Amino acid sequence: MEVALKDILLTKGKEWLGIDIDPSWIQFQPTRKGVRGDVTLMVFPFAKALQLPPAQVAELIGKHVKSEVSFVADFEVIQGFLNFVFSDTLWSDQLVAINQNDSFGLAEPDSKQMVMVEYASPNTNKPLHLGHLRNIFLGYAVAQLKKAHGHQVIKTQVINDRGIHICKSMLAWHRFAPLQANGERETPANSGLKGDKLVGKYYVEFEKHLQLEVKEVLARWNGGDFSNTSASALEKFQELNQALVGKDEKAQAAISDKIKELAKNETEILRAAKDMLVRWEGRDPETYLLWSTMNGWVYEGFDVTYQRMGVDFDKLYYESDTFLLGKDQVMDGLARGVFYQKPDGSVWIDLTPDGLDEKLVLRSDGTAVYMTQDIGTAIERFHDYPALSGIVYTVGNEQDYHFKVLFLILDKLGYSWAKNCFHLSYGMVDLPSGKMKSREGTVVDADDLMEEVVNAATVMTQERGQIAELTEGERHNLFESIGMGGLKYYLLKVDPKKRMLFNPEESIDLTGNTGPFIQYTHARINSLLRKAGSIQIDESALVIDFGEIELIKLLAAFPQTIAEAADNYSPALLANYLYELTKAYNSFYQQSPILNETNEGLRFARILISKNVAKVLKTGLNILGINAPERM
RNA sequence: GGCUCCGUAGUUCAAUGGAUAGAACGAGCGUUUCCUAAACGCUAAAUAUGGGUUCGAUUCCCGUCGGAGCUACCA
Repeated sequence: MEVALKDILLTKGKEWLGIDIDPSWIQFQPTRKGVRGDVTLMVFPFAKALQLPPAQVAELIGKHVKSEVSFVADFEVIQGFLNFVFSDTLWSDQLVAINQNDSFGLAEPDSKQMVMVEYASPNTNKPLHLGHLRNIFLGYAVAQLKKAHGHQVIKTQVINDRGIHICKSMLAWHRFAPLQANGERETPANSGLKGDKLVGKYYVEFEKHLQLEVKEVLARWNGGDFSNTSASALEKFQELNQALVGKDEKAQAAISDKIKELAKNETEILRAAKDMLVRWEGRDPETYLLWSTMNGWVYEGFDVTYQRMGVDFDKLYYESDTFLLGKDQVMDGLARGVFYQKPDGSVWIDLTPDGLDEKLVLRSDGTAVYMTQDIGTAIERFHDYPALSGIVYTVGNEQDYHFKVLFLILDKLGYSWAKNCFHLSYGMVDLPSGKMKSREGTVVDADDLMEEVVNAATVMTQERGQIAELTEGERHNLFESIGMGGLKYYLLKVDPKKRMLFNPEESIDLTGNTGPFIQYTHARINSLLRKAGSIQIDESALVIDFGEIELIKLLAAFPQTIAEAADNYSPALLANYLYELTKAYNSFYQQSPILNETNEGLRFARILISKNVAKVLKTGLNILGINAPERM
């Protein structure tokens, strides 16, 4: 409609107004709620060019458009806004078209470029927590949005299965897991503990011992005992100790942290973990076996968590497979002068000309860092999928700098696709008590949280749900759908870029702006449609009024909403649209009889609207990864 | 210190240069002989602050104040 209006303004504008029309003047927007009209034209740019009052220009354009465009039934001028009122038949035709389109809102599959969406990058030393939930639900929904928008999508995760963190868990397990009677140490099989939880337990164990040793080292240093301390650490310690003098409290705290960091590196246990990493990179068989065994436990644990979350992946990348390629690339880049080497053997890139810092890409002992493996992983992906146009990295915003650097390095290495890599940066999830900190034990575990929301949904549904006709299995699925739907919606309705607060009590709410509220409306419409049975609807006899038009307008905005949400990587836009549609429908439902309406044409229109609201809600919820139960 | 992001009702979120800044929760008052009340209606309540650009600024620019993140041979 807007396109048609734009065309006529461009072709006839000069004749009506006497001046050439610049296309940029033509700005449409949906007419404000509560004001008569369907589409609004801004007349300010025209008024400015014509040197006439906006109202006068609007009147002029409105008159001409009304007489020349068949679907414009009327127009109204309010201040500088020209509101066009479309004919009722246009809206009933829209409704019929929406109704006949089973994949309404969805673009032609695979009609757009192939993109890869990475949305989980767990470390294999700890279980998943609330932050991962936001990450994974967000990435999954973006992947679904891209698909709905016509892209071919590869869902992937990169598993940080190598590195010092996993060596810490390995070392702690090897040292501290008690030997059982049969000679085994604790395993998921013999203890019944979920694999990722077990490995996480030993990571915590490592950190505990590390802290103890750090205290010992510090006590020794402060007592003047520097045996077992490297010369460079001693030098730095003395330097930092000097720096403490005369500083304010804040600066002193920062320096103390640095000293602590220094002491960490001088502990036996951390040295042992580092040795283990070197042995691992040297493929020491015993270390390798321990590593693959413990990672295996973690994967089994993650699988259980992912399954409950309702997410899956098309392709997995393990950093243990890609870090060598990353190292090769670094050596190659070094030869080509992209990187440079320091006397100690470490390799760096100087990004100061680009306004960034110098960045390490390979340690002096030759082992890979995060950046090294990310370079390798990216290249591997484009190698695996030649048709791939770009990668979306769903990673928290504390890594904004890392990705800026990564994309710049890839560009400097000569990969043209580097500019199509996008860091989907999301904000941290805070708790009412503040930031989640593993050290303070305020981390919200993903499995525990999911269990909790499903339990809450179970209680509420048993209390108010219409579930008498459901079997035991169906009930179980329903509770799961409602609990998980609430949790997903809660995390997805907020703009991804923004830091958000997670309130445990609100997350299990079923009323207000929540997932179950939308699910409920969908279920209620389904109940209505079941009662409607096989009423034959005569699509040529629809009667519509103001309330119906409002809803048809909202329905018609669905494809546009998907496009915008996909282009902006923002499931929140879709979530907010679904909420708005739900609100509008509930209000309509409350004041308008549907099956009981006596005017047949009106009844037909209302049933059709109900049916298509349900259709859009279901499609939309599914894109967000949320189930839409038929009854609840 | 440098760089980046963020300040909207009591609280959590909307509004991507447009009209009277929307919701939800919480508070108060209402709505079930009728299609699922997990619903609906009504009331009170907000753009941190000072400038600038614009016909028009929550939105863009600059300053101030407040908050967060990054600035690791951790990942």
